[in-house]
Amino acid sequence: MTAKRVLTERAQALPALAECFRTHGFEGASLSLLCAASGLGKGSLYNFFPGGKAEMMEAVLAQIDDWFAQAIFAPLEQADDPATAITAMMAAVTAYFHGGGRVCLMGWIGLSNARDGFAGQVEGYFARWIAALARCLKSGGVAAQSAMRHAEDAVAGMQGALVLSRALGDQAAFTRLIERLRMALLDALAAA
Amino acid sequence: MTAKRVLTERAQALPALAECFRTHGFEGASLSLLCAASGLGKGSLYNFFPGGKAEMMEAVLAQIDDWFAQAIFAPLEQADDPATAITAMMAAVTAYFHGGGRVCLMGWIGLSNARDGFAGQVEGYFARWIAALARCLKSGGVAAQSAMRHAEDAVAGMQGALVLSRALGDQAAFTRLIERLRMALLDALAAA
DNA sequence: GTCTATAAAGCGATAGAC
DNA sequence: GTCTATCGCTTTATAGAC
Repeated sequence: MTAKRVLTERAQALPALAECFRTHGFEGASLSLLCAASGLGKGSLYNFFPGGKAEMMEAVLAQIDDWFAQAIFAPLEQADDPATAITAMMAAVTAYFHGGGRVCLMGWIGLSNARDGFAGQVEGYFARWIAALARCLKSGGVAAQSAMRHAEDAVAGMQGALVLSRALGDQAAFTRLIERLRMALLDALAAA
Repeated sequence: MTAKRVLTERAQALPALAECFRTHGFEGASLSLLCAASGLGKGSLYNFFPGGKAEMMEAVLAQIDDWFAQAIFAPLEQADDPATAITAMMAAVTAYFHGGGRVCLMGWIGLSNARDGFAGQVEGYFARWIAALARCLKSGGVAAQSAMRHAEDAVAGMQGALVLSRALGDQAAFTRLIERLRMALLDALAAA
């Protein structure tokens, strides 16, 4: 018999920690909450993350970036059919953010003071997203400058949709906004 | 001689408290920070705000709502020239948010857990903004449904511009996004 | 690798002197 | 109305038993 619970890799604890950070924010997620969310004691958490909360958040953001890289960014960059790729992106984003019910940790951290400690990760995430989307539009014949504008508008628009739908307590607003962002991108492709 | 400092109205402390909340968030703004920001001792703060931090935030949000009502919402609702009113709104918004260097407290609180305590104020703020903008567009001849869509897109887009420009550490992105939002609204008016 | 116990610091909030 | 001192609690982080 091994101990009660053995996690050979700290990565197994990351999803629960991520959800705790998403729910309470960086300052609001206390170690007690993070312990409760992950089912681990403080000793175990510090064994995996000697740097404490900051190292946990760093690892969480890294995993989020990895997930987006494979599920969102790569398909955009390698798209055969740009229009289909954009529709797939919006569907994936809607699923990931639970239709507006889940916060974007990257965007949230960017607003906060804790931003300074994770600025590189946050900036890289959004820069890659915009670049991947712009590349997809260009592959569909959209002029470089126009593609960059539309990509920037769309990524900002998705963040705005998350903020607004949560503020209004209205997830249907998220769906409406995302659908109109999708149409705007498809229109840009159609006009090219 | 009176005491060192006498504030006959608690409203005089609100701007400093607001800036402290904007910088550190609700959880992050400790009483020590709020004291330092306002130049008041804890005793004085509790004299003005017996309900503590929550009452301070409530008063701050109420003052923000008042400011927007007179500086942003009312001009939109009473506009003679919708296009001019929209351009004025974007200029006022850019000034208020320091060109992307200042966070929107309403949007931020909406993302956080503290939202539950201020949901009414946050929801009211955004609902009034969207309604005022839609009304302005309608007064310019835009169809009701289209006006509502464009208003929703624009308010979400402004929040997205704040999130994205902070995340990228690039205030120029805010300026670009706001300008394109302005053009989209003017186009909607021109098409009507 | 897991846990509990503990330390030191900071938190929100209150009491009371002036 | 202002301040300082203080309460009780929670926080992050560490130490050590198992």
